[in-house]
Amino acid sequence: MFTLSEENYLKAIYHLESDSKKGISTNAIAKSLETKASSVTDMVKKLSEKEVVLYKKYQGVTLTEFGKKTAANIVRKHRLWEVFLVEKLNFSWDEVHDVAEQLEHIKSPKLINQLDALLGFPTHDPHGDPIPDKEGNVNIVDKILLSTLNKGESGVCVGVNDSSSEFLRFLDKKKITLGKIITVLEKEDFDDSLSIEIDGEKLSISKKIANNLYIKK
Amino acid sequence: MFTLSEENYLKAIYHLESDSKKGISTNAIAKSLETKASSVTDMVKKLSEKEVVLYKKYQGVTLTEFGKKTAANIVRKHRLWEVFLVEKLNFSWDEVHDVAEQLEHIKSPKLINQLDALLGFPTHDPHGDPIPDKEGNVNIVDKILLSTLNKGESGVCVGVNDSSSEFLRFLDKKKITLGKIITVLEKEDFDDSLSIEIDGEKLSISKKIANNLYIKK
DNA sequence: CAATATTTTTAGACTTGTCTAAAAATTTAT
DNA sequence: ATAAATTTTTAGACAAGTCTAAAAATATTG
Repeated sequence: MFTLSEENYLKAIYHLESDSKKGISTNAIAKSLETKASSVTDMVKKLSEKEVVLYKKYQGVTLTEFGKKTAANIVRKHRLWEVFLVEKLNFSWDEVHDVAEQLEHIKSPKLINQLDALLGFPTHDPHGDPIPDKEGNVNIVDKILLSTLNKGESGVCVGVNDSSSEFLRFLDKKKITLGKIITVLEKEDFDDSLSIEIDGEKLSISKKIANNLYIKK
Repeated sequence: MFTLSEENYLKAIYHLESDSKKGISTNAIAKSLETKASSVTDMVKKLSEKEVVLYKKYQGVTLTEFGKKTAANIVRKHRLWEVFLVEKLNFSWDEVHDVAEQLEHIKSPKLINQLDALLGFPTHDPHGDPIPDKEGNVNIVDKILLSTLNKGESGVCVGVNDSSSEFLRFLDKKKITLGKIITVLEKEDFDDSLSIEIDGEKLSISKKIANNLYIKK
């Protein structure tokens, strides 16, 4: 069994690994958990003894298979709870994160399996992120950033890169939600902004926005 | 805000107060939390500084109004989660306690209010215990122990005193559930056992069982 | 009411997870 | 390739919450 703190480290390493593939530096973990590198070193030694990470001094850490499964299970719980909050308790997608951060640590296999069933075995959370299955496998979809679409191309909005509540509320305001079809009408060279069509309406979107929206062609 | 540990102490004191009315001894708290009296003394000092209990050395503790409200809110969360587990996730009444012990510490007023609504504003948990309202008020019902009924009297089964899973599974086996009507046919003097009628069937029940079932006449 | 038993508190220690400051290793750059 | 900059680890300290053992207060009882 893992402590709250150990689970948070596992999750952080899991997310960092999915970005970078290499061994994860203590500094990177420290940044992501808003703690100090020295604290990370200590914790990583403990995780290494528990056989969830491989660790060699100065070489960064990697999750073991067991570690990956354990971390994926925490992510699974987090995302299932997010679906629950949105679908059953009328939370909006910018309100769910902090509560799910708490709920993900609840220990009860039956709870999470029944929750999964209650929700109809969802495959994605409210931000479009995939929900790992019981074995920790994730279905990776070939989504791309809106900013990589060429003029004239279109696709379905399937996820967000930034899931801060600021960004999510901005999307709400602009009526940009998952599942909507977006067509690139124009790409401006001088500021990389986009002119897009959504819901039959024309909308101008900054580079920053386009870099944080995932599209499936 | 209160730590996990502080919340558990508050809850323990709350339950002990509802039994005994007097100042609660550190020993009683220690027993209920399976810890040592010396640990309780330390924690009680902390709780006293946070103004949730009144504490004078060697005199035991009492909850302040603020402490009562805080504790009642934890109990409210515990019992609402129990209802959720039974009503929405197909848990049986003997499986909910340990999970609810974890869920009761989740901090999100919106979560608990929405959960309350999802469940249709229940007034009692699966064991018949009343759910405190948002202000911490509890509707106390004039329930009595089955063992205090006289021969020939009957009433509705409205709660359990012992909510250990052993006892609850025993009741399941005997098909004794909340809401059923129980009539006392006979009281045996030599062992205080009862002969009761339930569902039109005759059943013999030991003193211990009769002392752990609540009835409303 | 004094002696004994019980309860409660204090004192000091231990664990977990964190921190700062300094030392060690690695990386970068000239 | 060696010096400088950066990253990582070590060492020692601290807070929260717990424990054991001993001291102090309260309660019991003859």
